[in-house]
Amino acid sequence: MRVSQFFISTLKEAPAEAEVISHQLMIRAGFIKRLTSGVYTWMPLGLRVLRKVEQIIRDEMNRSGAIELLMPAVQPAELWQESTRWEQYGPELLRMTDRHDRNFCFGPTHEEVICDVVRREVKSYRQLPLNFYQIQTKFRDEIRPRFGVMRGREFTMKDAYSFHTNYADLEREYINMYDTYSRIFTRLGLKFRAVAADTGSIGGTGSHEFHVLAESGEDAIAYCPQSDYAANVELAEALAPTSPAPSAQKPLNEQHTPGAKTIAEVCAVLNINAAQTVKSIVIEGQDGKPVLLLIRGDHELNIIKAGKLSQLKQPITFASAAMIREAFNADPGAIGPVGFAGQVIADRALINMTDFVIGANKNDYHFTGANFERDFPKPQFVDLRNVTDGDPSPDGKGSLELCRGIEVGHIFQLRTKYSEAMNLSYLDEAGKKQIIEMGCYGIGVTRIVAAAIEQNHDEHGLTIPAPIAPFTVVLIPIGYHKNELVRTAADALYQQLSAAGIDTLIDDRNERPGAMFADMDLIGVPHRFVIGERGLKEQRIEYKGRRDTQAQELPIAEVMTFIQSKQCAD
RNA sequence: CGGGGUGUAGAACAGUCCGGUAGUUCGCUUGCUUUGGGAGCAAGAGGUCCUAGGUUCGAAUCCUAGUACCCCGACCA
Repeated sequence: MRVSQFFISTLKEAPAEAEVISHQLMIRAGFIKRLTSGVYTWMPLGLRVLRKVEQIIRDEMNRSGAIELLMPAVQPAELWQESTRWEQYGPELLRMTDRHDRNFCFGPTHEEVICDVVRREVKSYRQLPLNFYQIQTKFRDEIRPRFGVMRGREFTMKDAYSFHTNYADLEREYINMYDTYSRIFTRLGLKFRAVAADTGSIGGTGSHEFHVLAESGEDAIAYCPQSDYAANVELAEALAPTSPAPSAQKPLNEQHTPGAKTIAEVCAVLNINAAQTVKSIVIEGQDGKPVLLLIRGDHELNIIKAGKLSQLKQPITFASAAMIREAFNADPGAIGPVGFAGQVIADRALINMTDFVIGANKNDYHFTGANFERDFPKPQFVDLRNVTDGDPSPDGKGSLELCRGIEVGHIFQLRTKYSEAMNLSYLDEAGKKQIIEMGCYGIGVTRIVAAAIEQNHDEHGLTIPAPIAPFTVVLIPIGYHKNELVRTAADALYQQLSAAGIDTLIDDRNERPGAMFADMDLIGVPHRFVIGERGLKEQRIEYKGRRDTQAQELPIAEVMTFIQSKQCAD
């Protein structure tokens, strides 16, 4: 491609709208343009990257045995009513009506449609198993779209749905997809980790997420370097302490803690460590009465885990200040279990705590030396907290470390959740009607582009892996429009590289060298050749890899073999 | 959805408090010079100051309503 015949529109300054680095760079590099909140145009340069990501995904999906199809973006309400999700899905579902006032939605996902396809087509066990996939535009009306295409409302997703006669076969395909996803992210050149995950609202039994590792990731991941254990912190189990509780030493003592409401403030006033305190969190119970959750002061409540307690109202709702006031006769920041008549549930890290600090149910006062049984009834102990760095691994093989990731893939064993609701059945060998087992497998295609940049950038711009860079090689001729020697050599090399099937860009603009270097660094072309009169006179050409710190000179005759060896290394 | 903020040239922003000729930097156009890390000089083009209504001799500026976008908030006990 010649830059003069393409469209490159870069910005020197970071736009005001972008908060995270990948969003800023995507706009500066001219990859995307915002149309409205959470909705972006993919400009020619960005589209090249998106298409390369798509092609790798398509390639590996085909290789895995999955079959591509394309379902409609606009879907009739009837299907969603059948699966009961028309009511359940909430405001994230973009709904619309046609001229006859019939209800439709713009698909946020395609379980309903694929189920409709399969139930019309599949009659016999002989037709199974099947795995259908598509790469298609979704719309989810997010509460707050942000970070550019990282959390957009309209986005591209690869979604696959598999159908089986039995659970064992679903498990086989699940592993097949797990391996396929691992191959995809490896080919994309990204550092990633597969982690055990919560199944969330989609339901089902087994589930893994695939995360691109990046400091700025929205998800926390716990993994064990000594084993292959890895899980989303939402799910990672915090084991109960094994050491026995020391016996109580101190008496219950009311301390004046004026103005101290947070754990940090209480610790400062009493000059103690947060691990010696217990925080009291009030949640609305199933019966509408407040339920008190106790968590060690330096730990965090895990909402997902709390959501699994049958005593609590769903979804988890924090009690209002008024409700707290009524139940504890004190305000948030000074409340505790002593004298509280309602239900108390404690995180099991508290099992071996004694002589801890807790709110005294009296504004500006806390108890020190609090103890179970002696001062208030021993509560039920359950796993309620997020694991922290250094916690023992749930598989007993070492201790956990934490890192952050961006979720780019998620695979589920749906089992029969949708096939029952949508009446997906087949006839078995005996001619008997059976329910189909189902799995689903998603990849956020547009999000991958943002995640790849989040993971691979420097002060000059993108350093994304070559397989997904907008171009593989760029030629920068110095004085293309002035110097016959340079132009001839650059054009010849461009022809040669293009003929060899290498995705080559030649910067034939009448720009100053600095501007060309800056643009090509920004858009992240991994291999760069600079063609100048100086070098040509010695039959030499300059090469610099995007991540290299130094350029190198090589004989012009060796360029082709050189770049081919580089490509093999990608 | 609650709270906060911002809408002024293609981009980033000043001007708004205290009403009186529409500004700066970058980008864009033309010319000359320049050409190995986002050039210099000169001349230019480019505006529904978000929209509607109001106050006023006069509104980017004040008032009312609307609208769009951005940020924060579901870990506070």
